[in-house]
Amino acid sequence: MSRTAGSSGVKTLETIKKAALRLIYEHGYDAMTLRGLANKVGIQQGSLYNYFKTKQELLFMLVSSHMEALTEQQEKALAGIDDPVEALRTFIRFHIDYHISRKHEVFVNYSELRSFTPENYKIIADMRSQYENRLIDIIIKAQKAELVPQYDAKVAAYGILAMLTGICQWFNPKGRLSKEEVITTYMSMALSALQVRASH
Amino acid sequence: MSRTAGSSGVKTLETIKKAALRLIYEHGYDAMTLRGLANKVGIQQGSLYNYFKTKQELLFMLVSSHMEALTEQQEKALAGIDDPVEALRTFIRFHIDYHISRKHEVFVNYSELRSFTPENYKIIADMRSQYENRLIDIIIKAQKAELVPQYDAKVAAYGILAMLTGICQWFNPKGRLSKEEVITTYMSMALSALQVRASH
Amino acid sequence: MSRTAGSSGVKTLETIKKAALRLIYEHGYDAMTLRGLANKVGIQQGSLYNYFKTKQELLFMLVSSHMEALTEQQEKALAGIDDPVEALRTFIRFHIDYHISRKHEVFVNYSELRSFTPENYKIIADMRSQYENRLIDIIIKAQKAELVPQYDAKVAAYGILAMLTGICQWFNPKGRLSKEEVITTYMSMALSALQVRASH
Amino acid sequence: MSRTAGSSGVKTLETIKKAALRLIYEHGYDAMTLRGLANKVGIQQGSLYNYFKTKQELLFMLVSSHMEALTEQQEKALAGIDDPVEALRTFIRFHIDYHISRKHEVFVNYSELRSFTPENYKIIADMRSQYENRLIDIIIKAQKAELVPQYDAKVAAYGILAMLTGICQWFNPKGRLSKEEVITTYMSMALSALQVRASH
DNA sequence: AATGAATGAGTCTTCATTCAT
DNA sequence: AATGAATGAAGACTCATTCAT
Repeated sequence: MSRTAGSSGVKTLETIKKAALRLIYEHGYDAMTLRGLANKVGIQQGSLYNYFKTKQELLFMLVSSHMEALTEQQEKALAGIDDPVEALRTFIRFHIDYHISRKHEVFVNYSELRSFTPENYKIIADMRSQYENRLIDIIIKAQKAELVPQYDAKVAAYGILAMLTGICQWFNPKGRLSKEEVITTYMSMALSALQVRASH
Repeated sequence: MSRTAGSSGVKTLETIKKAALRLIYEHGYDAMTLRGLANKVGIQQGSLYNYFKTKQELLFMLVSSHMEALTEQQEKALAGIDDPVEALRTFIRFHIDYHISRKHEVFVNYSELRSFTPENYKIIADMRSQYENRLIDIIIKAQKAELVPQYDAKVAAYGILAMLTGICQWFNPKGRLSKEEVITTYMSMALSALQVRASH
Repeated sequence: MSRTAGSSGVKTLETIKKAALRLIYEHGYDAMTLRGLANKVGIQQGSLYNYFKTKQELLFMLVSSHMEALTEQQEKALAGIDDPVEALRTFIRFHIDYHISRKHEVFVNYSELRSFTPENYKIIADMRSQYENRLIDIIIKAQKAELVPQYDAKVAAYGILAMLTGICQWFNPKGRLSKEEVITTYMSMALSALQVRASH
Repeated sequence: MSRTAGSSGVKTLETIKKAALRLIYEHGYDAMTLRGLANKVGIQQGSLYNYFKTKQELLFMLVSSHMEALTEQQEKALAGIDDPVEALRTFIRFHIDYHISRKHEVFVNYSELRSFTPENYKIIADMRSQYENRLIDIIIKAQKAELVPQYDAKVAAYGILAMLTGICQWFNPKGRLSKEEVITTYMSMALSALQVRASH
């Protein structure tokens, strides 16, 4: 990739982030080299350090900004929905949709936790818990309303999340199934798995 | 760890494999160093090369032998079972049980595909497909027997597999829930997700 | 050797080349270590890789740049000389002179062909052929003018070249014989060997 | 190459020597590995040490036994020849013949002097001097008999030796010229170079 | 005479990071 | 904001050599 002369810092930062996401997605954090990144961005290795202080900070930047966006969008999607089953439907649709559209971010997010500094790990893990807790809370609410049985809400939530997130690993937008078809199928599977009462 | 004097090659190989699995589990393939491995095993770095030719070959050895064992055990578990729902139950129980008991192998298996040589990748991917196809076949059989609805069998199988395999990421044998409790919960979730007819 | 602060890349490269020539001359390409080279140059081992990508490339750089200089100087020396015997005299004098003054380059050039990559080998071999062909052509011209007998020109040329180049192996500028004395002796031997007609 | 079961030590030693010569010829002493040698011989690396104590000793063994054979054959060839010109002719023919028939030995002999221990180097250098001195002596004798001019005998001898030995580098027994043709051509060149009086 | 597992030092090479310009 | 030359530590891998069996 050629260097965009006179590119502003902000633009370069965006290029770096996107390139880094792709490279980590392809090779993993450890196997991604800053030389390779600089190369892809079209600048010299040293110049990267105008944008982050260490490779670790770059990773943290990528993952935390993804987690922030994720949580924020989640808030927005669920805002004002009171009915637990409606909330469940919304969560499921949102989760699949969002994860399918950011393959790289999601992958990096899930597979590189190991690479974090303990401090950074804690921050990211907390952000993730916050996101997951939203689902757990919805399930508990549904249980209180006797719309689903009394299984362990946390364990059930983990099951649903694993199932939905797993889509990223095989879904191909140009493949046999459209995003909507996948959402329909998984919506049904997830609600069934949770044993949502038929009335809904 | 101290050196086991007079250890035979076979024994050393086993030690190496176990140590490697743990190290890859903890740090990832790239971040695992052969120095660290040799250290853990209690031999010199160079001695490792009596057991594999490259780090890549070590990885392949670990993953392929796990996949072989997995498929073999799967065969054994499902042998002679004709009823599709019975087969489903057996598969689910087997999958959870096996995966929960080999945390390290499973993790390495699922997270280091990226690190393979193209040729090795293909071999491993084929082995995995073979394993997954067993579940897909069972679902199709169940559909033919009208024991479950006519959704996309492959997509459904992927959903179930992701859900079940995800257990490895949080399950702790000394934690709040026993393995049997987890199996019970997930058995219920999985069968519900697949909408197995009530008669069973 | 201490590090030359602020040394520019070009200067460092020259230092590297000179040091490498000497080390290869002394120990051979294989036995020369990049650690040793870095040490002699006064930089870190890794810094060498700002100047070449592999040890092999370093060798190629040294040998090919020597061959280029050699051929260029040869052209210059022989330019405008028509008389074959005059050309012979010029070639002989030039060859001895040039080879005696670059002991290291010559040695590396002749003794490390084995160490080349097949591709690099071909390039270098071609350059050498080009140089040798100049002598063969002169001899053929002399034969056409009946100034020397009709022996095999190529074989004769090889004989002369071996004889002249061999000087490098024992000549010592501070020794018993001066460069001019050696040139005189070998000029006579070479012309006699070729049986150049007395009239000249 | 397969292992000859029950092979006697002597036979194995010969196999080792031959294989080593070839490997050093192809890759050089430094680049020849004992692993590669063991492989070619068809035994394990450790077994080599039943035949020599160090790699250096192996090299010395090869070169010194070649030098011994060379000198011995030289003695035999020149025995009883009084006439200096006849001796010259005999030496030249012998040298070319012997060197052409032992390409590998000669190459190793000439190109690996650098790799010797100082002590071993001295021994080998002395052996070589002894061989060369025979030629120098013949030339001096010829000068005393006024059969050749009064140039520097040593320098002349070095020139002749370089010329003759150089044949090894390009001669191909299956090539355009037969060994006898080469001998004829070089005989003429060498005698001319030395300016042997026409009367012979 | 041969094996195979081990050693320990060493090889080339790559990496994240720094800093004067 | 960018360069390019440098660092120093670490990486995978290889080597000659040893030795119990």
